[in-house]
Amino acid sequence: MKHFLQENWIKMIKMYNKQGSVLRIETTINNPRRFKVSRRVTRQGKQVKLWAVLRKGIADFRRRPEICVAANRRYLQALSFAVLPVTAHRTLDPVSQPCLRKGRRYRALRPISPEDSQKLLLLQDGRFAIEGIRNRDQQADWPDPASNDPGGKRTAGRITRWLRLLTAHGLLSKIPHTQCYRLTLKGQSVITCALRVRNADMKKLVA
DNA sequence: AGCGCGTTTACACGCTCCGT
DNA sequence: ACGGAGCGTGTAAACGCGCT
Repeated sequence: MKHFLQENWIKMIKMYNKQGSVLRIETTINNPRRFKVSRRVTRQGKQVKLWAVLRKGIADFRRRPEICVAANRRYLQALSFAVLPVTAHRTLDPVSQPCLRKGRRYRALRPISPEDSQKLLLLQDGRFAIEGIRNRDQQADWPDPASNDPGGKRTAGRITRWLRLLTAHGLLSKIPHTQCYRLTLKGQSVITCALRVRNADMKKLVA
């Protein structure tokens, strides 16, 4: 299985041998420019340390395994939630209440409603383990695009509000100095539980 | 380094629901 | 019927990332 984020991808490989099977996760970076490295650069004649674009040569070679290992870890973490031991109501009840963050009120989530669960499931895509969740990466698959929206601004606004709502509930965390969000452990477990409850409901309906 | 434009924020407005 | 709370949406403006 392979998840693409533009030129970069994360790949899951299952290897078989006589003892059993081994799962290997692999991250491939073809376009390093999408990542950052902390290094000294010259700005207006002065040496300053900042998060600069990752270069293609060997200069930033040390940073590459760090990025790949972090991506692999996030991906494995997401996989591990497929067998959550806790009961669903313990996970879903807290986020099904409105919450307050920085003096602002945020509505309750409805993780098992068709509207919210569809949007939550978008976040489970393995490609977001590579470098996080961006507004623009959500737009193509967004289930509720605004009508008469030539620049896509209204849809982007809807997605922003959705991401902010999830951040307020602790399902996402914003990566500082970027327009990227990352799924938290709480977010992983809420999505997994929501999916499990929804599938159980579907089975009941079919039965 | 500068600039374009995507993203975020703040505000106003309308709709729905609920209690009185 | 009325008012308030809660929520979602559109829009303009500010912000700042990222492309050249």
